[in-house]
Amino acid sequence: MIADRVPDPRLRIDPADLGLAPLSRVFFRRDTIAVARGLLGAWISRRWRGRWYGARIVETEAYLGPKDRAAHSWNGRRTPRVEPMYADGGHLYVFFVYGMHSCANVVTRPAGIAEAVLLRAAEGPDGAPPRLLSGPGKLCAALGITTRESGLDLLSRGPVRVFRRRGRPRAVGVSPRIGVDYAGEAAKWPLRFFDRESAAVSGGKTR
DNA sequence: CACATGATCGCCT
DNA sequence: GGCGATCATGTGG
Repeated sequence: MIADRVPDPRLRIDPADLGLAPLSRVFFRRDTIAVARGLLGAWISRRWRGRWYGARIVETEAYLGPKDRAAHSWNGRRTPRVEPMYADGGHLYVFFVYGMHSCANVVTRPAGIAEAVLLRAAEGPDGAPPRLLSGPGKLCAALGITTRESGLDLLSRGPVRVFRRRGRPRAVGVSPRIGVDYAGEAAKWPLRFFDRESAAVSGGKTR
């Protein structure tokens, strides 16, 4: 059985009340590292049964396509699972790992260039447990995102959207990516970005 | 605190 | 048939 797809009620938000506007296609088509950094502070949001749920992104990782051994599109790999990575910037790519977890990515660059940003951690609204979304699997579980949502366009006014941040993080940390030790040289690339002031960041903050 | 391990299954070789 | 862009729990220091 695939992970729960019901969002955690403690993540209820009202995008209108928060005064949030969606990020644009142009934003997502930019350089992948710029998008990974730019997503810190943005709100990943999910509509389910007419209600909205959301959290502020505090940790991301960039995956740089065919030249990046850690990326699912490494060496030009193009299978049904990875196909959404080849879509236009602003699409969602969700994959299933370890038999129990979903991980959500935002696709970057124009169509045909298979790069993406993994959403690793987020903070819920006031009142939500600080570590409810502290990890890519937990983030998806808390927002009810599964592979059924893979391939969705974040800009089609659909059930998954990303809203612009209101405040840039004061201090951004950088480190190698987590869990990609098999990727040779690419495992050392400094492609993980996080808000140093957030308690929701997964794993160690240093390196 | 730092490891080590088990759970669990779709995907690719 | 092997393994992973993970997580929770358990052990030992």
